[in-house]
Amino acid sequence: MIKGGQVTIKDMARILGVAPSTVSRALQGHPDISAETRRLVNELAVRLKYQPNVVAQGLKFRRSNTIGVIIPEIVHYFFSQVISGIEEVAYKAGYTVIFCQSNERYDREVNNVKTLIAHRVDGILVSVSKETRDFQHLADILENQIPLVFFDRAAPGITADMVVTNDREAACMATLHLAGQGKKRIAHFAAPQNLFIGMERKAGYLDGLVLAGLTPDPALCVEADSFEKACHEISRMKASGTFPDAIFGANDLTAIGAMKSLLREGFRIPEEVAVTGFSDSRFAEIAEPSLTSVDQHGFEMGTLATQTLLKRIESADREYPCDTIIVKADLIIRNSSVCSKGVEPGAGHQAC
Amino acid sequence: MIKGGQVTIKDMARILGVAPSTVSRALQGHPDISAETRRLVNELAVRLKYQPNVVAQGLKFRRSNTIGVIIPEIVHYFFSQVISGIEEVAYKAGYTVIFCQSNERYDREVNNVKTLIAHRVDGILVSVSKETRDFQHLADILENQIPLVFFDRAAPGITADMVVTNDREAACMATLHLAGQGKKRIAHFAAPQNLFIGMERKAGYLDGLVLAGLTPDPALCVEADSFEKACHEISRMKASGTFPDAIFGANDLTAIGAMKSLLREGFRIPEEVAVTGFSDSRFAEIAEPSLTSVDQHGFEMGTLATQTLLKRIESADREYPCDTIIVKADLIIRNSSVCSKGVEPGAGHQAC
DNA sequence: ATATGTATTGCAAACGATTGCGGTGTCGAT
DNA sequence: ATCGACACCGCAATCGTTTGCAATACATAT
Repeated sequence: MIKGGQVTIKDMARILGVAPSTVSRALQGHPDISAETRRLVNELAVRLKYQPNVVAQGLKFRRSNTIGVIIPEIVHYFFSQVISGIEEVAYKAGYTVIFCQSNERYDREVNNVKTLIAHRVDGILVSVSKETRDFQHLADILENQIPLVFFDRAAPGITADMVVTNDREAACMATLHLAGQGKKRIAHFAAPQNLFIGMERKAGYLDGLVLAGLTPDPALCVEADSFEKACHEISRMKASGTFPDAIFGANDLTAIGAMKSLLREGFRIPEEVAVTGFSDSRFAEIAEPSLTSVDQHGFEMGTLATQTLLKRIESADREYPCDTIIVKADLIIRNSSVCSKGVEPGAGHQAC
Repeated sequence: MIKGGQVTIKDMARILGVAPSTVSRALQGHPDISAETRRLVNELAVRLKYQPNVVAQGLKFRRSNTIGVIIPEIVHYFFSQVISGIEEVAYKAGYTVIFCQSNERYDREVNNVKTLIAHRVDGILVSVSKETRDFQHLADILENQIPLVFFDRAAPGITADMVVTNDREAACMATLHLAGQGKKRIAHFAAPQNLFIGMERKAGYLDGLVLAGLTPDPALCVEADSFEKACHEISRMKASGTFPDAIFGANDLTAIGAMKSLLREGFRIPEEVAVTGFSDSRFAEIAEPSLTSVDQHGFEMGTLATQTLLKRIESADREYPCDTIIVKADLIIRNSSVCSKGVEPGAGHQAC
């Protein structure tokens, strides 16, 4: 009987009275092994439910068939979509994924990198945390010759493949859409400006205003990137007297917070104030009225990032220039921004 | 210079002209090694950014400090919360997590188990897929002496630790709450009845009706567990003439689909029809009106499941009886079920 | 009988880290 | 000079798997 735990090649060799190398070759169908021995080995293997120890194989071949993922927070619809895309591609290619969550914290991100290097993963996918200012740990990945691909949030100054959205363009589109509805006083509830996406979306917003022939009003562009902050901002704006006729939120939760407050204050959406969000979470369809928003295609971003990584892993010898893939975001127009009679409440992406 | 890839103890030994064993001991602060040598080794280690190869360590010690997770679909707020809880506890305990998604498919679940066993993970967390009828692959985990803990969805007939919700009680509570609002014709939009949670929630619903002194009406209990199906069901019920004055949805998306349709049909919520959901996703707060729902405490379920698993891993020698931990769900009352003037729109869990 | 070929299998080293045990060198004590 | 004590370090085996090379056995050809 086997001592405990998993069956090894050595166990099977002992049982059959042959050498471990014979068992190994038999399992691989090596022609040197006689048909009889092969049969014996294979039968025993299924009977004992032998599973090769990939840890040992990894040591031998200096590759683990494992990729690491560092993600800021998984409890975001967008990121969970990305992970799903990553897992899908990895699974089909025979890779397993080690999952780390930075919780938007720098120290954890540094530790996550260490862990993944210690595990000798074949490649790493990273979306940089909000807190990260120093990128040495990410440079270390490349110094260790480990392929690296950024998704959604890249690190400035680090040359690596990346898969990102055209945030700026998309933000511009959203702003132009609001202007196209005849809105003149378009506000922006922005994400923190130390974040790349925060800057990009604000820049796109300003682009849009200019293109629409509107003059930006600093009082209408405030930093507020959460449900609660948006609520607070609406109250403040109402008190201050300078009120917008449209709001472009840096993310969906912000936009929805704004809508909730607007409704409570008695405003009609979109007639009096139109609203759009960003990053098409399922929230957008569900909000009442349903929210016009930008679909970032998270799942696709995950699959593309992983394909890019695997490509680089599997051509580890050849060097080739880094790639930047832009996953174009789409503006999904719903009821929070257009007062068309044709659009039913609850309609949007999905028929109802 | 190092050949390529990561630095090893051998590399450092060669550079310093000592034996690998000396380097190993120096790094561990072994007293046999002179202070001078220790200093030399440690300095070189930081200079070269040495990271111990945990794959090799895993082989040596027959433990990988790695746990595996099999989850049906990560793009669910509940499951992403669970994962977050799992990662949190694992990270703090120095374990890394290998993440697999079954996509609710049996064959993938079987493969996921194989992968995790091949990786010699120290323990496995599983939430069984909807499709799974045969549980042999899960039994195999235990046969391989790998600790196993189920969360949310357990496999019948397999003796293992599990962390689950008190679905039935919670469903009963939700139903009683609706009855408490004076509702008499309470409908249930149920999950598939081959699912354990589907059965439990329906049973709880019936318990609630009985406790409230209401007689169940089969016409009011239908299978509908998605946004779209709920919309469809509302139309059908209206056409058929038998209309409820309250709806208990098997999950939040279903309840919200129902609400959207009700509003479109001109019903007032909760005055004419009250609604409750299940599994407190962020959707519940966001819906308009905000949705009364059952909070399943996903994050806590993740942390508890992982703690249970680690406990079993770290006492692998001693056998002790399996545990079933029930994470009690809470009914969070919001505006979709009570017409209190005191509750502001948008209020709920979080202040606004 | 000797040489050559072929089929089948085992030996041993390697991947990176760890550890029991043995070896070397230096010191003071006798 | 001899011995023991002690500090310090290296050898070699181990974890599970793979693979180049050597070894064995047998058959065939010369």
